[in-house]
Amino acid sequence: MTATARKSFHAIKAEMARRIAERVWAPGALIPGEEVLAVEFSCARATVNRALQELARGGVLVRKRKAGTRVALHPMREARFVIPIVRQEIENKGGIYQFRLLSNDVEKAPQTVTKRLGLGRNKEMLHVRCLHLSGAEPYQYEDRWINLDAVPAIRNETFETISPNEWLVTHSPFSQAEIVFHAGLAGTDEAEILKVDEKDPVFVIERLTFVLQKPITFVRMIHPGSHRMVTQL
Amino acid sequence: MTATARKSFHAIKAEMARRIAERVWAPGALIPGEEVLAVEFSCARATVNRALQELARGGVLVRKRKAGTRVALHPMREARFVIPIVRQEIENKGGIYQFRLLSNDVEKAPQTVTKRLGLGRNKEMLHVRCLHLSGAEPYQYEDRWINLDAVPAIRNETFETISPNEWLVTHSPFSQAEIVFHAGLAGTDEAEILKVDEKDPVFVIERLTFVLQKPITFVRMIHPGSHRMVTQL
DNA sequence: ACCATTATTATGTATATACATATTATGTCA
DNA sequence: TGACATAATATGTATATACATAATAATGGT
Repeated sequence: MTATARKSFHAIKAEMARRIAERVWAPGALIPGEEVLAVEFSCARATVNRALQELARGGVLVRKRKAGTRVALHPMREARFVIPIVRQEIENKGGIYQFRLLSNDVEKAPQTVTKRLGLGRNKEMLHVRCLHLSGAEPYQYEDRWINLDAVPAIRNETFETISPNEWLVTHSPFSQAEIVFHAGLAGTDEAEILKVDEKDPVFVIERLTFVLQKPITFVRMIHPGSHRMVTQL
Repeated sequence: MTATARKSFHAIKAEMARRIAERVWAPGALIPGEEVLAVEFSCARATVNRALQELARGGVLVRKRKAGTRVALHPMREARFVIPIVRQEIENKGGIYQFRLLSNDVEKAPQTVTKRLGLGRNKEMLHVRCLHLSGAEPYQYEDRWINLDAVPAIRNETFETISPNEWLVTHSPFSQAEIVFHAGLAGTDEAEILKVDEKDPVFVIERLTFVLQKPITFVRMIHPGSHRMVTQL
């Protein structure tokens, strides 16, 4: 086959990815400049540029202005996980989504929460706990603290038909977020809620969200140990 | 300040992100077409296009050809985790990296491994186990199976100075991969190796890699329960 | 009404050109 | 030699233009 392939930055990107994967361009090596590649692929420099930029975003290339482009030495490839709404996640897996509200009160937030959100201690926040089920099986236990200053309107919501997650998604988008994954053990209450044994492993996702530096919510989402997060790249 | 900001697709992207975050453009709403925005920001359509495309890649916008661009209703925002080489991960956290080879043998791989790699059962594979430490603290236990057909050269490697991970990174890049995160409990041997108690929680990352459909390696990377994977978005 | 064909439209991509910017290499003067 | 200004260079971005493509809307014939 001809090396030129045809054109379209997709094809060019794929060809360059192949060269990297097959070590035609070895790790650490300087690859030809955009102009040269443009001639080789017989396309415009802008087209090569787009392909190169996307590969650089993916972490397989490293670019520096005058220095040129080289193959990443330590391909710190990024894994992308889409974090969908639980309901969608369950429905995509073919389950029937249900959720159960466990509690919904205004309380003083514990310091573990206020500290991470950058709020003063003894802050009154809305504390909502609920359980998401796939059919009759507990799927995720959601333990959420909401900054009422940021979304005062949520105070009047009963969460009888909509989960706090979805309420927030449709009423208060966020601009920044921090997500943490870790493994833990089910505590007494968590075990009971998730219908697993105490001291069973649980998969915990914590998420902090902000709009323009302003803290919105802190949520711990706890899955039974059987839960798996999968991604392809 | 003027709504036009200046130009540069970065500024335009930021301004559009602000409008989405502040609900000037509500979820589900159709936003103006590229031409209109180009006039508004007094720039070329291509510039608006780039900003819009990046926002769409980030999941906050949904674009469809003739239908136009609308704010994502369910912002299935993607979390990006960079999966660095363990050594870098430890050194970035200020630790001193060490690794210890635990075993290195050619064995029949268990079906759990061969099945996931799409190999026939009773396949002889290279089985390497090692421990990565931060200072004196066990950080990650790596249990790896390698397809000798794909990388025969690895048979002669002793892994005395280089870990199998780094060997593979520098000698055999991959084109596809599947990554799984989940929570588990430490088994007897894992507990001993990681210096945690049996039945303590562990954070498990499994990775399967392929080059052009050809299976390369299956690896289980097991961290003590205290491990946290963090990302910002 | 119904279906197939055609026009319309918004986004997607390619191109040539121009200038901006970061970084390295070079040259000059003290 | 060393500090500093200057040139050279590869990537970064903006622009106008053109055409491609997908999806919808409009059209027309049976």
